[in-house]
Amino acid sequence: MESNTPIRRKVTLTDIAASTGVSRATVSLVLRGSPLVNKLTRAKVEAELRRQGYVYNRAAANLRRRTSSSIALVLNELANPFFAEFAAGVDETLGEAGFVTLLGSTGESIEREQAVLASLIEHGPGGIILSPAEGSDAQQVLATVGAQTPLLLFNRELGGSLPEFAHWDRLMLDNQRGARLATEHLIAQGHKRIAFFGGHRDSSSCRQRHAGYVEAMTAAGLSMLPHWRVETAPTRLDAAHRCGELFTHEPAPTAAVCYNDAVALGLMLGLNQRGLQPGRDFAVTGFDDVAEAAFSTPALTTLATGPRERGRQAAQTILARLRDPQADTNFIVAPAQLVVRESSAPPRSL
Amino acid sequence: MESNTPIRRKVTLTDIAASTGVSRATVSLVLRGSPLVNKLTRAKVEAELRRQGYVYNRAAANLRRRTSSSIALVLNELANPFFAEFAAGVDETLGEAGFVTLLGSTGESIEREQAVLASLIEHGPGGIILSPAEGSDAQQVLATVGAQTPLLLFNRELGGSLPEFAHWDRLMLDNQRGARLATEHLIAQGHKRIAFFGGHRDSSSCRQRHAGYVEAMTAAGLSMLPHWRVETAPTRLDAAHRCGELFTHEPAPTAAVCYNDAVALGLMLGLNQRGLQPGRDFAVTGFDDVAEAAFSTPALTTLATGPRERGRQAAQTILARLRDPQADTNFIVAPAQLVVRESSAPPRSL
DNA sequence: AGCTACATTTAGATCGTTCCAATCGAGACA
DNA sequence: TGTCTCGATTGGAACGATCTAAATGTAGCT
Repeated sequence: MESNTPIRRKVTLTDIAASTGVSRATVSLVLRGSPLVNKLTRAKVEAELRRQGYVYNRAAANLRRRTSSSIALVLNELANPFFAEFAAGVDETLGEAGFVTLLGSTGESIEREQAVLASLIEHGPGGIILSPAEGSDAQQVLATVGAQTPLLLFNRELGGSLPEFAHWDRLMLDNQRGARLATEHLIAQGHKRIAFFGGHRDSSSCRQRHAGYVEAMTAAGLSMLPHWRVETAPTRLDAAHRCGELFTHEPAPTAAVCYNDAVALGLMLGLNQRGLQPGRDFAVTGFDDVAEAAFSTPALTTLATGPRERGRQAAQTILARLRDPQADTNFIVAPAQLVVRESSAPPRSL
Repeated sequence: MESNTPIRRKVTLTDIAASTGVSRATVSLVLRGSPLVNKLTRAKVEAELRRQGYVYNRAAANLRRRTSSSIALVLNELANPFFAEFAAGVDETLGEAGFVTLLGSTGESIEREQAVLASLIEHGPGGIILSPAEGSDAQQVLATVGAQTPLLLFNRELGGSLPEFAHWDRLMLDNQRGARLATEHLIAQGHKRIAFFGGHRDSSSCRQRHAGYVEAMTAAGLSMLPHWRVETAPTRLDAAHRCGELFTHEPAPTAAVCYNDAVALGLMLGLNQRGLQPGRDFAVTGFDDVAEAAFSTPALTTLATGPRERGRQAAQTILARLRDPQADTNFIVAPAQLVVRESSAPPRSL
């Protein structure tokens, strides 16, 4: 039987129409489950669709209907578990809505971000979810994606200013409040000499978290010494190396609010190497609640941001934007939730 | 100026043709950098393209040319750092080749896998990279993706048998050899009573790793006791819980080859809780070399599989397949490299 | 029979691009 | 002048779907 030959050209709607003796239009109606078509015709056509192994060509349909069934997801660092979780959440929700995720990873490079955006936009996504690379600029992004395609900014703000007509939605984490909560928690535990450890000053999220720390310290009337602010790469390794800098001058801190979990885990490593037991001799908090945080020794007090849930939220927001392009722009600030574990015990002296 | 109005309908090749006074065909030639067009016309058209902010509609082009510029990437668990790295590698290489990644995450559910594949295939990807969900079946996958679209199987084999005409490429990890290396390493360290810890018997990768362990043990003339084989969920938590089962009977093992890093880290946690210091009182090896392995205490001896590099390799393989659909099917087994760290010290008694 | 109402079907244009074959203009050559 | 090349350009069909407006057939009613 020729019909069983495994290798054959793609079967189209026209093929089905021809072999059932109805018009292309009718087959199209069947495909879309229209109530207009007669029961018998529908059955006949559907049988033929199955028999020939027809697969719908969504690209052709989208062309004609001038619609899109995809959303671009552009991430500065997919390999980071936080973003991987986020991506999983995005894809989950988009999938449920019948959309497909166009992935792009920029590796924190502005040039690659431009290239990736330019390439993705040619595939005509209905919208874009962008977690920009550090230092990415609003004007540039606008120039390559244009003003037609809705964009949702995640996690970071763009540099430069945006023309007022480009109303982009934003979904940010409440970095400042999160760091404030952590600091307040340490203060409540009885700590008075609290450091802010890790991260780079030119990262917007680091600045926000530091601001939250300052806010809490100031409100509690506590002072902050210069050597209590240590900058590091946001990695475990660099954090471990720089641990010593906290103890170069007197008085040494008894606790540290860390930029994120990676840094916090690195700091705990460094403390161990100096003979200090984190969670007993020195309190530590992180940010992100990565999977590891619950399993480290001691378990890490940190701020949960629910990356998967944020992904779902991002997807829902951009889908809502597609439904109503004229609606007011969203500016969502997702709260970070303090998860208290063992690494943030009261100071030794108490 | 109307031309500066930010919101306007998409500008097409026809618009450019109209306002430069050349035909659509010529504009198309310019877009594709054909040497046929005159220098002056090219310059004129290119200027107009920029002026109107034209963006290429790749979907329309693909429709006409009957080509594709996307590859579907379907992963059983995107949130797992191993697969996130893999995805980053895939996307990197595909991007360089001008392809776009269609992402699909199945969350280890066969039903979702079917749905995701069905949805992605409608977008007409040139090929599919699939890391199947546990228990996924060849016949079913074939039924939904058809025989036209090349498929590359990654990481796991499919259940059931495949009709001979569907020649799918495969990229697998050398699980057996990896586990054998780890076991041999422990034996060389002087261990004689070595357990195989973690994983489920119905996972193909677990079976392969166990086989490698058995191979090394048998070759060394070492015997294996039943209670030295403990099954767990492939998670840290379950591994930590089940640690005790290794010590229910005499003689207890002095070392364990673990299914993967998560399990190994969990086992180390469990050992600590029993007052045994991993790397001194008991040797442990993992599999995967997750970021954390290098930083745990003690640092974990494990097998590096280079997920990012595997991603690049998978992308290259499927791209090669697109170029030559008739070429022999690839069956690549990527080696796993033993990374010796502190967790695999010689036994206490030596 | 003539008319309307209703359910079902359909021809043909269309989306934005590419491909093919044909055309055009200008210079070369006999 | 007429024919031939050759470089540059182009009209129109095509890709696989959808949409619109119109056609078709059947039945009911007067």
